[in-house]
Amino acid sequence: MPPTSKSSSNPPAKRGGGKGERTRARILGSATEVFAESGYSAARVADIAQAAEVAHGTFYTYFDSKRDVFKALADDVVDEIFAALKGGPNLGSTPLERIHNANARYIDLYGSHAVILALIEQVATSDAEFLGTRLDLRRRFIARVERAVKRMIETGQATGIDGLDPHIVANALGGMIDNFCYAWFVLKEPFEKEAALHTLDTIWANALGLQRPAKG
Amino acid sequence: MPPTSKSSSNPPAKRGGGKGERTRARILGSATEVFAESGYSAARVADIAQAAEVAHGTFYTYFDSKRDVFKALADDVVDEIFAALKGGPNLGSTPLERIHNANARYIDLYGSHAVILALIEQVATSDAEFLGTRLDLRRRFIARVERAVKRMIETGQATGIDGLDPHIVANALGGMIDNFCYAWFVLKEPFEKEAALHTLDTIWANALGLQRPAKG
Amino acid sequence: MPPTSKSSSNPPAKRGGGKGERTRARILGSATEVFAESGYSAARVADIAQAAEVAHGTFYTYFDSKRDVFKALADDVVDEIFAALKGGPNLGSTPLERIHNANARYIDLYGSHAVILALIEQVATSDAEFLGTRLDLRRRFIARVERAVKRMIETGQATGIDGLDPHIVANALGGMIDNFCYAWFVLKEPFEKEAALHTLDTIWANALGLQRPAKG
Amino acid sequence: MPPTSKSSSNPPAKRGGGKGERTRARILGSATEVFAESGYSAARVADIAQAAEVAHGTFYTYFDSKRDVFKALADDVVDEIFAALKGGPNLGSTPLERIHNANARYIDLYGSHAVILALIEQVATSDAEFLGTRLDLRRRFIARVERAVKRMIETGQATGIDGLDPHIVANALGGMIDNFCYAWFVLKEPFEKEAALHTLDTIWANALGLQRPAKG
DNA sequence: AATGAATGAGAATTCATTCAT
DNA sequence: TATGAATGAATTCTCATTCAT
Repeated sequence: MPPTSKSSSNPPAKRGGGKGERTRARILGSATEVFAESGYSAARVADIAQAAEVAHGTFYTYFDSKRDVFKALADDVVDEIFAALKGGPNLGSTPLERIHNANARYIDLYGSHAVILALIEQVATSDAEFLGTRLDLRRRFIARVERAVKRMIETGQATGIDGLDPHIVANALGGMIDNFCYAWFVLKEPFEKEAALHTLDTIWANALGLQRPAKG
Repeated sequence: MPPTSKSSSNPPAKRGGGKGERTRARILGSATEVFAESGYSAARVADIAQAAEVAHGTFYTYFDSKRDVFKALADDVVDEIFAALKGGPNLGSTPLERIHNANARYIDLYGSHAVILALIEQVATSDAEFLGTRLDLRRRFIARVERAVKRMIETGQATGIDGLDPHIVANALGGMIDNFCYAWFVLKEPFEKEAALHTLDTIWANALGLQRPAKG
Repeated sequence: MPPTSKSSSNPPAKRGGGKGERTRARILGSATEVFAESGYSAARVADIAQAAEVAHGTFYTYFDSKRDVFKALADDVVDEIFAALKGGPNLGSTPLERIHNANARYIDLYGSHAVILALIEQVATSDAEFLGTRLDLRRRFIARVERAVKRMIETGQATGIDGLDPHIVANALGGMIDNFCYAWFVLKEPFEKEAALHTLDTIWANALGLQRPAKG
Repeated sequence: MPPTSKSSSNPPAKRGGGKGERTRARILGSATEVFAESGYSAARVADIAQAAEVAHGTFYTYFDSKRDVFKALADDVVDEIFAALKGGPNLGSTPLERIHNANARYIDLYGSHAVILALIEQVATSDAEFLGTRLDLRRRFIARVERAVKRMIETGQATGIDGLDPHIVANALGGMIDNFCYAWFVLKEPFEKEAALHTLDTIWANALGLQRPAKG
């Protein structure tokens, strides 16, 4: 996970171990906390600065506005997720293994970025750019699922969804994972990881009509 | 718990067909539009009043605050959804028919209230009461799904999820419908109703391992 | 002098004898005072509001910004001056009388608007629109002088400036009046009106080489 | 009164060709540019420093404040102009020649310092000291003109302004030159030097009623 | 001396809410 | 009840100046 972030428009130092860079990082951290605590709209720049233990004005040494810190935060998360979604096919010798790995990866990814993901959702309501981000995020994920579903149909591995539109199937099954993560990590519904994963895997397998290899 | 909107604390007329009631309704309508357009935080009372073609001050003749109109709007939706969720079991002679009817009902319900539902989500971020509302809404829906799943297991209709926790299954399958509706009605992803419903029904049936009655 | 002013972009009332209009007028008056006292940059909206005895926020009910009040003020003055400059030729049976009347008019006009004129000058330094205003004001005045000078040359009334460019002559003589007014009304150099006018008239007459009619 | 800049209160080097002195000069130069570009109030110390290619903080190694650089700049100009105005009588064997030389000198002086002169004007609006400077500048110039006018009246060289107050005449004719320079160098109205000078000389001569020596 | 990060005192602006008519 | 002017608290953002290194 590289500490990328490329949106801050007000960089006093050229990144590195300098004092400025540490302050910037502290502000980013505080911003995440404050946004998580109060939501985007209710968060005040003054609070972020205070949480970062810098003067109010110092915030503006590093970021142009509240939106700008948020964009920095969001860009980092989006980059990382896109990178993960672009990564090669999921490993595994059976379709079920590959589904399991994909679900596990998505859950981990979501879990690490749940706060920012939920915030992007929120902000998207009144900011066209983030609405785009939000849609993009979903579409790329669904597209990946859709490709996998098509492949499984073509190779005869999925036999339960003949005649269904893979795009709709992908939206349903992808959305299932997404929503589950949302409930789990954003709404904080308590789930036990092993059981949750196993359940989701099974539902996928059943839904697609996977040819169950003699397993255990 | 009165069945309809209970939050407006400033009722100038005693409800009915009076002029006051019509004005109040107009403000509620404009509020929905303005909230939908700008999001809750960015929406301005002045805009709502203007859209309702009343003076800025008149807004406060009917509602105590911006939050108050929103609560009136949300309460109506929440009441209606709760009523629907409390309603008797879904009709249908086969499990698949009952699932189909439940899904169709949920989709219709979501579709009619998508705007407010999305707004409740937003507001929940910084308002404890609406956070409660939001959780309640999900939990009641999931609980209903959970009851149905349990019943199908107990009656031997669902054979594919032996050993899985019905609570997790319900969260997954219920969340699938919820997320699909979200993509469809909030994010405006275009889906064709017949195909979508049929796909969702099939995935449920497959996932649960429904004993397919010889159908058509 | 009509109380025109057309730039305020935030009009709560449609002008008239209403309360709003009176408040607006009071703010315009206070703005003039505060600008005169502190200069444009140093003037604070809070001071203008306080001087007008309204709440700080009330200022924004009538004007969008500090610049906006200033524009309202400037536009009024500019309109009036343009109207005066567009007015028919100066009356008088002899060239000297006409010059005298023109000078007297200009002095009166400048005197009534000295504060705003000086402010426009100031603001022009860092605001392109007002720089345009300022140039326009000068050019229209000079153009008028230039036409008069040309006419006097053509009719043989001015015999002292043969071979000179009337445009330069107009800039010099027009500028002389302008600068005199500036010293008088802005820098507050004390001059006695009769003497000043007579001196300026005489210099014009001499400079142009007016055929002195046997006068007194 | 030391002959050169006396205001910088923060001299790191003892003036001379040292590095410090060169840096100081660079800052003064950048300050002129930035002030000219944006006006005094809108000019930012950060911009001046950047234009001088020094760190923001370095500015304060050489000057105490934004006002302080400006004062250094203004003092240099004021000193030079005062020196010129104090200089001996203008050379020339005829009054017209002397007027011509005086006008030419003033125009050159104004031309070289137009930027700072215009800025002093601006700053005078909200700074008592510079208001004094501004008045002083004008009064000294007018006083010199007044002395010349009186001399020409007394020696019978000026016959056109009998009975007029030489103080008013000086304000008018001196102001004419001043305003012309203002239009030319500050407002950037394009004038051709030869023609402009000749026109101004002629107007002076005519206005004063100079006895035209048989010329050329 | 030089650097540039940090400071914090303003100043502008917004907008929910109140209130006199 | 309806109106819309008035209020002022809350927030953002700016930038001259200071200061540790």
